[in-house]
Amino acid sequence: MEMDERKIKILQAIVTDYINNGEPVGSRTIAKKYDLGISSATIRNEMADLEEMGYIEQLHTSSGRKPSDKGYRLYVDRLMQIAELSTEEQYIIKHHLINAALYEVEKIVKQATLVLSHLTNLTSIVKAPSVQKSCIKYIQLMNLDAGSVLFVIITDSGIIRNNVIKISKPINTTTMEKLTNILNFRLGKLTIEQINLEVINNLKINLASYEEIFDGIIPALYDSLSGVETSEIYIQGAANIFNYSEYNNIDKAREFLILVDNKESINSLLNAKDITGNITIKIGGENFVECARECSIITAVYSVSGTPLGSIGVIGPTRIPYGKVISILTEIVKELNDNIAQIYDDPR
Amino acid sequence: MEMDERKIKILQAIVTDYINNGEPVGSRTIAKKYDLGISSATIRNEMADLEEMGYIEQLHTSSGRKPSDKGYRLYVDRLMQIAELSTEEQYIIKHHLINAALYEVEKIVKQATLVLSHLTNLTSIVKAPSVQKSCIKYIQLMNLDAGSVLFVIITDSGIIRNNVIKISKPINTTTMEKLTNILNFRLGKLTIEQINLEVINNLKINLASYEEIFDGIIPALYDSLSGVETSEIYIQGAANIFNYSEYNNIDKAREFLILVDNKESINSLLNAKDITGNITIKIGGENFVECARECSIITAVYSVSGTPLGSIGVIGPTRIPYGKVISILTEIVKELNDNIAQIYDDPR
DNA sequence: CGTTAGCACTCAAGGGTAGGGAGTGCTAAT
DNA sequence: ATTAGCACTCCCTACCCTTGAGTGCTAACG
Repeated sequence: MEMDERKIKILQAIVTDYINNGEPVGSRTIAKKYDLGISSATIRNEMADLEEMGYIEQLHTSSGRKPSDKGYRLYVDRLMQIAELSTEEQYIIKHHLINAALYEVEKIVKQATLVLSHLTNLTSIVKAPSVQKSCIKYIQLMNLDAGSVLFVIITDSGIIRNNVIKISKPINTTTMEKLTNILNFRLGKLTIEQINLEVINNLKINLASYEEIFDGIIPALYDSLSGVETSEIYIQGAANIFNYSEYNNIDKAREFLILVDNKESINSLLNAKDITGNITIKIGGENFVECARECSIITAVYSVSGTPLGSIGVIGPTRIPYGKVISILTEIVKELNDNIAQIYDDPR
Repeated sequence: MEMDERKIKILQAIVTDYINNGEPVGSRTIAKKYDLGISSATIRNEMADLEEMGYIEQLHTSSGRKPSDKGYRLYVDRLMQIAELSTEEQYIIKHHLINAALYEVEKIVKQATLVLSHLTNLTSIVKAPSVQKSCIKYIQLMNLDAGSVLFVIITDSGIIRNNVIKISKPINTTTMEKLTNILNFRLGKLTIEQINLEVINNLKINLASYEEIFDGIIPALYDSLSGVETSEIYIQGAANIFNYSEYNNIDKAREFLILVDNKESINSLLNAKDITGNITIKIGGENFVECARECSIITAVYSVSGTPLGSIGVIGPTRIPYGKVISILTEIVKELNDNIAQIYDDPR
């Protein structure tokens, strides 16, 4: 069986209607509301075909049809129109992201999550910039007081992390500067996850003359580096799921909220390694996390000067208003990238 | 009317039973399950009295009784027994908090939130250490590259914050050191929220000879300081609310989840300024946030060397197993305080 | 031959009713 | 003062029935 123009139009009508109303749509509804110039009986025949082809499905014999994952996929790939943003939406995005605390990537990212969830009426999920995969750009050691040293790492993606390292014996300033230099020389350009015990032990060779100091500080430094967080997951607007009637069922709602409570699941759902700037859409069963089989997830990667930093997106039922959400997400990521780039004066 | 011993016992039975089962409890149930040596008819009479006194209430004429806020309050203040922790629970608390990334207060606090929600089967809420109210202990300025300066603030409560400040004109190392010294001298011991435009302008007097540099760096510095985040709110285990049958109602569940989604509400609920170490319990209507009128909130303040850092607690229905939760929370806060103190080598 | 009107059929959802059960308050007996 | 007994209240569930939306099939139509 083939998809002719007319079947496409009917499918489009079904998807559109179902996204808007959340109720299975029947042949008569389509005949009346969408001006296809054919009768409901004809539409019925076509719908039977569409069902046979797997694009739509029925809950029970006498219900209307709703799109299947395959139907949504076709819609998303070929039929959907990207919505234009209203000037108000554009304003909100710009305004709220710029107003986020200056000079803090993570703050801006969190703010973006808030705006995204608010504008889409969905649950937004985001992976904060990952430190693990960033390259070390600059390391600084500083004496804090007799017993502790402040250790600052700045990555090429502009993330700053600091840790306080305990030492048993004070280190004088000159030595500290030397140490800082050596660390920068040896560890610069490496990603944090590349720094393992071997690398650290190699350091020891350079530091032969400072063995004592080395022994005091390096183990703590290693602990400190390997302890640098795996990137954080933020979630906002979980309660938005209640905007969708299919989640008025308590079991469904519980399942969704448990999923969203579980940072590990969300993390693996966000692991779509797609090209920066592109939007990734996972519909229903395309998600490999069991509890997310009835959800769609739309994500994008945000980045600075081409280096991906993390992902941001939304999760909701499969009947997400894709076109709308995509345009909002696109704009937010664009604004996010711009803001982050500004912080680090990234030329673009 | 007076509360005699027998009324107290009946009330205790009602509260205990309702906390365990979540269903209104009738006179016969009490007569059978709790060995009070009186008949259901007598209990019925006493219950009518207890209701008149406002300790218990009825949903409808032929339902059993459940405790009112006032009833819970009496229970919490006078009747409840603090549960002993199982060795397993103690192990989990110790183990998971120690395993949190070393040297990061916020990480440990987050981990505590996770453990708390897991052990209590409730939604845990936490206010991360507040930077605003911390005193500045140490400030450091460092040249990053030609156009930017790294600005590190360390507070007496051990929180570290850093920001990158953009400058139009490079500052040489000697000047930088002088600036650092002056900043430490003038801003040390102030809390971050005390640093306003006036204080900053006073700085200018000390820096008369560096006017040009001052103009380049100070406004950004001020932005940076005033932009230092208001303390963060973390929430974990929102889906736990579904463990309580009274939230099997979709509207109740929605209301709760919207409340928990809203960081501002949670923040104001956490604002119980109680003595460090003590547990604060707010029952139902004792909460001033409208949506939390049917919830109880149990919180504690965690601190380092006597300085309160933030609050941690749980939110749930009024029929929280108070005794259990209090002992878990107490232990977690104790462990949390110890861990934080260790990080900063606080003598205790 | 595709399209359409008509019709019988299916099924979920909603309303009404009856019965069961848990619990109460009251009364009278202990 | 306590308790047994009883009538009463009210919720909950199951059941039935009706309604309505939607389908598939068939036969007629252009």
